[in-house]
Amino acid sequence: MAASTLTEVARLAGVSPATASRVLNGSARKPGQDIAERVRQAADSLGYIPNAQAQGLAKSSSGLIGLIVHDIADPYFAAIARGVQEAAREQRKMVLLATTGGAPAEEKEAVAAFAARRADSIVIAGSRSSREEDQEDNAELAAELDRYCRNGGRVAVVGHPVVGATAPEGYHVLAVPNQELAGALASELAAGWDGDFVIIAGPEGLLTSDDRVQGFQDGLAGAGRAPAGILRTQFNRAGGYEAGLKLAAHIKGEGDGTRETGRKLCIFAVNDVMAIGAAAALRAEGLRIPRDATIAGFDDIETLRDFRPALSTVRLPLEEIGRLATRATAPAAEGHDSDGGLPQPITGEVTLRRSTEAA
Amino acid sequence: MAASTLTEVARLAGVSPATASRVLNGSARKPGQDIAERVRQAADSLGYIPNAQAQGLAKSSSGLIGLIVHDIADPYFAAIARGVQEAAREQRKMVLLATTGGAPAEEKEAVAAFAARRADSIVIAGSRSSREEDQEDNAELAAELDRYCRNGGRVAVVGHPVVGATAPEGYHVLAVPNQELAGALASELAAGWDGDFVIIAGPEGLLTSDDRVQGFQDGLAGAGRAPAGILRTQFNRAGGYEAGLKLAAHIKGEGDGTRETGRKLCIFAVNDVMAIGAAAALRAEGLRIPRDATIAGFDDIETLRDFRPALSTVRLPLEEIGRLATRATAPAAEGHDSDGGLPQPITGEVTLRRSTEAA
DNA sequence: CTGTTAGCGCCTTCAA
DNA sequence: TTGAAGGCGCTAACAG
Repeated sequence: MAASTLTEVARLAGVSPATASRVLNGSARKPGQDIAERVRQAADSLGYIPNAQAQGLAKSSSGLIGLIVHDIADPYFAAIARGVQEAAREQRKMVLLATTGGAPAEEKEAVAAFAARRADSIVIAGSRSSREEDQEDNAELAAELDRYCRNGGRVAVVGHPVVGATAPEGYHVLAVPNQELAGALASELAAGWDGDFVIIAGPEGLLTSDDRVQGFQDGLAGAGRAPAGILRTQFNRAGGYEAGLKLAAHIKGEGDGTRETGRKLCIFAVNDVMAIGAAAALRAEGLRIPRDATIAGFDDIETLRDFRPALSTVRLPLEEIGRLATRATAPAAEGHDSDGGLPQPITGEVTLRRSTEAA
Repeated sequence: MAASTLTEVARLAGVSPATASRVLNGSARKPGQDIAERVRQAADSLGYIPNAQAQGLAKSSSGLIGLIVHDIADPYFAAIARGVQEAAREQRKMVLLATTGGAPAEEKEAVAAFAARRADSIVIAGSRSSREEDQEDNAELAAELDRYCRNGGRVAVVGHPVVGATAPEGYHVLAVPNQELAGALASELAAGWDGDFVIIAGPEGLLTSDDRVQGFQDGLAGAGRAPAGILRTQFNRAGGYEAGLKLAAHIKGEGDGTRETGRKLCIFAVNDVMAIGAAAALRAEGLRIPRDATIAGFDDIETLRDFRPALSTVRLPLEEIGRLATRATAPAAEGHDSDGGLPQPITGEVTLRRSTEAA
């Protein structure tokens, strides 16, 4: 027993398929009250559900929004996804999800898959990579996006433009002031702390990480401080933990047995999840925050706000970012920044909490 | 410039569309090597991307898996979503996301939307509700699912069957032993604690919450203990916080000024997020865990594992649950539990940590 | 305002 | 093995 079709509904109502279509879906033309009612009843009694595939084929548009993230279980992406979902609902569209682990090659596949499904627009979240080894894949991704846009697709990228991408019609970049905010964080931190700084960063070439590192160093310089040392590791909790272990050894070593005389460190992890990992490592090594080291993160992940000591961080309106990126791809909103260069309204906020309270 | 079509590719390669189709997509028939190569080159040079909508229309199947959750930003659902995503990838399908806030009416809409898109299968996560006020919507949801299944759709529900649903062909329920595990948790807790217990529960009628409450009470009874008092609130962090505030007053009140002599409480929050909220409230009220009260949650949310004091909880293999639910809807896996009643492999594990260490 | 006529892009019998 | 023809379900131009 297959799902009933529009034709069946039309037949039952004694009208033409076209008329039935006009009644059941929003058409410019308004059929007569009486006939409309009959059609609706017929549809109802048959349990008619329009075939979106067929509609899409006919209208060449699908009502789909493609979302690309590294990992949907990462609270950073989950928050953005929520925003995307909300905006999608406003537009009466559904969201198609693709997770790529951040690999440009996978992202390219995802874009192609979205294009195949004729997604009306695509939102790409997750740090871009400028690493040598990703160059080729980035180029392919850029080409794929280009083609997609040329065929009328709309794209919004959170953060940085895809490396090597031109800016075709319908291609939007939602700028996130990572660098500025990291700088502001550094300034505020420097105001309350006169010791050394260390940065726990992601792999070199991860643009989001790089930006935050650069911004932080700039902020330090602006405050007349020496640049921070940099520990590169994975861009996740495990990386943070690993780095935290190293730092713990360092802190304890410098303390030379007498911890109180050891040189304390102010640690900046380029995202909250890494910061939490680092904090866990320090704790595991018997160090306490902020007594033996202070630490700050970035993102202000909601789930982590109950963590103690409360984590200093930079609040990013993740959900809003998802919403705005999605809205930027809505046909109606088009034109605001079609040149791809106008200022974006994304702002963050340095949020100092207990984890960086110098004793 | 519209995307190029199969016909264009065929023309360029000098073959018929049928042949091109056979080359470009997995068909039973194997075209000649030479001709195949020509077609592939043509497709390549045109940047041909098959139109999934058209394919779907023709084959009446879409390569789509619909996932329904309450809130994708909730780490519980995000973890399940990751599992679903993985399984979807194994099946070379994409996942369509719908968030409903847990309202059966919205869930029904989502199912209809998935059906319209001819999703091959639907995975429903998130607690069912048996509340009076949801009865009607539940019935409609059940009817919608029934129709979907009758049309060949496959469904997997995590936890409980949809209230009022019959068990049509293709309808699977992935049982989660909430009750048993809550009972086990209660037993273990009772072994190390001889004071009173309180449960912070979700709204009555939320089946997952109800199960955990019931199981916990059973466990207590099995240990010869009096039933725990129950505080009903929202099934999220805010609810946990609110309940925590009340409990704090209670604890401090009973202490009558001399906190040490106050009756301590062992709190069981029916999920981790609520437990964290409650813990935050207690802390805000100047109480310490496990000194002034002990607390346990449920789920073992990954992001919360670094929380201190470490939260006692019940580990649930969330990602695995998502995977299994999804696989249960795969045509190949069909038949394992088509009767909908065979035992399921989901198991959890009571995990006692610091938050319930009696002083 | 309604019905008729063509496709949207692809797959799948069927005949060659 | 290949090509020709029909149809998947719906919408969008036309006529009436």
